Amino acid sequence: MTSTASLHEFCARRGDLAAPCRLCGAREFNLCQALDGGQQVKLFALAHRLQLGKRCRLFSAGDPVRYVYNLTEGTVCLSRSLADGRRQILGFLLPGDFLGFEPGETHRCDAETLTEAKACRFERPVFEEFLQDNADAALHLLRLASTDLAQAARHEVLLGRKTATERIASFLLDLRQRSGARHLRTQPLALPMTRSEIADYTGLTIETVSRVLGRLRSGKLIELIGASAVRILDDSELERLSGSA
Amino acid sequence: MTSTASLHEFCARRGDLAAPCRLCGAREFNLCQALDGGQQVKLFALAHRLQLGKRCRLFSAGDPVRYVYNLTEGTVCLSRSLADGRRQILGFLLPGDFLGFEPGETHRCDAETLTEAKACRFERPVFEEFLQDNADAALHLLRLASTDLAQAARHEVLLGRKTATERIASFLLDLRQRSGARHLRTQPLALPMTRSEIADYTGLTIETVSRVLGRLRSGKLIELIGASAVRILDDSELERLSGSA
DNA sequence: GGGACGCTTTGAGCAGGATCAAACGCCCAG
DNA sequence: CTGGGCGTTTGATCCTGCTCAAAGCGTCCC
Repeated sequence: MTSTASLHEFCARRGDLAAPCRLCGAREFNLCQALDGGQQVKLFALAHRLQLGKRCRLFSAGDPVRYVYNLTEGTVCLSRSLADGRRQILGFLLPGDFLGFEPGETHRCDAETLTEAKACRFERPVFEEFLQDNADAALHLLRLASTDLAQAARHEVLLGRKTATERIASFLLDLRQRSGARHLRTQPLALPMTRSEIADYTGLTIETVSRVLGRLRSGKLIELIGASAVRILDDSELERLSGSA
Repeated sequence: MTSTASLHEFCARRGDLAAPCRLCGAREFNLCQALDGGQQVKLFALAHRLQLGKRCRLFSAGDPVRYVYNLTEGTVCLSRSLADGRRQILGFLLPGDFLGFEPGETHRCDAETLTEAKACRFERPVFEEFLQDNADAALHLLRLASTDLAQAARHEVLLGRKTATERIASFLLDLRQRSGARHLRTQPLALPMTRSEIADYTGLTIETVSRVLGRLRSGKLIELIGASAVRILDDSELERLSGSA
């Protein structure tokens, strides 16, 4: 990975080896945030920096679990499929999110980049050993996991109890909120996922997704910029339509 | 709490204070499993043993987060509701399950016992302090959280992509599997939740739940024993109908 | 043991979103 | 610049599961 090499060189030149993660775009949100300088150096030594293209598979359901990943740049899509091909997208991961930490020895879902992306990859056993020696890091990761769990709960409400319009409104507001929290551009808001992926996230069909977006557009609640960006024009009305929560 | 007192007395009489959790019905599945004797004693000293009646609220959405709980006996229902009353049940917790570990300062969901239940309750800051000193425990809790996350993922697939029949079949098989793993009776399998709660778990209505159960009964896949127990008669067919995964 | 309430079951009609089908338009390659 | 292909939009029809309604039944309390 040329980028790893150049990043490392850059660190060395600046005499910044004590905290290489300082150069990381996601350092504010990452695990690293909870580590002191010495721990960061140790963790960085265990990391393999990945540079990934668009539509690149990180792992698939059934694969043995070898690594855990910390996404630092780009968007990743996590999904699970039934035998007949029906797919449920579990979430769209943004910089700072963790993935791959699963119970058991095989992955139960698929992970694929939507955009070009960067991630720190760790061998799972090595990573767990690190956690065993760094209770702070383990506790921080536990907090990240509980945030993921809360996010999953909101998603379950969306899938189980919301109408099509509420689902799309919630999806847009949630994506904007999470993007904003990572200092990504929110106006216009990038939609790196296809309509099919929005459908598989919201439990709808592409036709319904398209129709609802069309209705929100004609209602002047949003403005569609091509197919892969959106400008939210009426926050409070969209919030109201989302069913909140 | 009379039961707390009597349990403690019982420990003392047997000279078993070194590992009081040995008497706990859920010791095999609990956090305690990952602790050595000394850690168990320390943790037990932090615990407040709760004895709860049926239909007893542990906490509600909006409450400040004060405690975390480790369920040791009984069934607890976790749910989230929208402003207009629509409810999504997130899960039915069984002995050994953790609850209450949420990000932020207020609970985002409701927790209520379905049956009489027992739990160990910990003050959250005290518990976090314990984790900080016991990386093993923190790591174990992280594994529990990742199991919850995997369970949530299965639930998202159920809610987003399965038909009514598949949802009910999946619900029954999942409940049986999880009950079995806790050494609870699985044949017949107790259903401590009402039809309304099954509906709010599966994202259906009570009428649809009742109709699907009726169809499974007439198809001789299950036998209903009153309204709150079921005997699974044809495993493999039910498995097939569940859409698996 | 009897009564009443609440949960569950069953039925009839309806509707939101799915399916099937076709046109549109953006983006990229040649 | 132009053609092709894929992703998206729009339209017509269908069907699964919801809503409204009422009867059945278990259980719990008196």
